[in-house]
Amino acid sequence: MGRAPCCEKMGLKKGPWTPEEDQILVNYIHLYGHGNWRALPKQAGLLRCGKSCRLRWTNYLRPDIKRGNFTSEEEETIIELHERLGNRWSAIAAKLPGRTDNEIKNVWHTHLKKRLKHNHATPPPKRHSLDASQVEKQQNPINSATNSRSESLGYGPVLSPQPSFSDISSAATTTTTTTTATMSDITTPCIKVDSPEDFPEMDENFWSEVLSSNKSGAAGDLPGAASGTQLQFPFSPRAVIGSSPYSTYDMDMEFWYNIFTRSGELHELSEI
DNA sequence: AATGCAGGCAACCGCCGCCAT
DNA sequence: TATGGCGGCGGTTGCCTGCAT
Repeated sequence: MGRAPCCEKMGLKKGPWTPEEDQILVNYIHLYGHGNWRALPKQAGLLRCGKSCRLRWTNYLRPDIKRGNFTSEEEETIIELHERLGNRWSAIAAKLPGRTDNEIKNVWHTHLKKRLKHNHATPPPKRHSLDASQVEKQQNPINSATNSRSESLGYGPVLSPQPSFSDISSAATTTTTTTTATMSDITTPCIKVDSPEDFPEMDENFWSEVLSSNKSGAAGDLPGAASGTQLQFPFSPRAVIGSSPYSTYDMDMEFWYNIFTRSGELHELSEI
């Protein structure tokens, strides 16, 4: 019968994703979800096929992704599960919260396979065996190791040390002005900063405190900013806290600057 | 300092299974 | 029941980076 191609080949971009494309995809999914991957890129304004978007989201941008090196416990779990399940990477990934099948597959091929091969030459190490419930419960601390690749992709160095919300508030008071978003002619009020360098750094504390000052989530007053100034979040801060890709993902000032100054575009998107 | 090489990893490709029609 | 669309999965590729020479 002949299978239809997964996507239109004409004019669709391939290869590494840019920070701008990531922003568009993340923002769109936070606003509208991903009910239909095929239709998503067109609606979001991305020149990518749906499959590529899905892969980028599930393997890299999803909020619950755990970045960083695998712990020895995780590696042992993978080896154990691989013995039982074979190359069923998605099944193995399901037992390792925050890890993707692609990541596990890569780790297997680059590290574990070699290690096992080496170990077979010498007496095999005693491995603890985990039953399903133990595996399910396994929760490894987020490894905050810097992802050097992300830096090369333009996300910049990890933000550290990071100031408290109050630091940011005062920074916002002094460096921001109340204005109308400028990227397109929209009327959503938002914080404007003149350059990425002026944009205050923020950490998880920042979002927590924003949330506590505004439970509604979609937009919030920024304490310390000029009276009446409203910060239009690109997406719900609730989605950002804790498990955000950006808490472990190496975002720099420019990234956040772009996110915030794009809020105008998102306002328009919401009217699609 | 320049070049070559190997390893790591993000992304692509093609197949499969499920589901709606 | 047959067909086609879609999402998911596993295998593979090729680019990028770091290290050795």
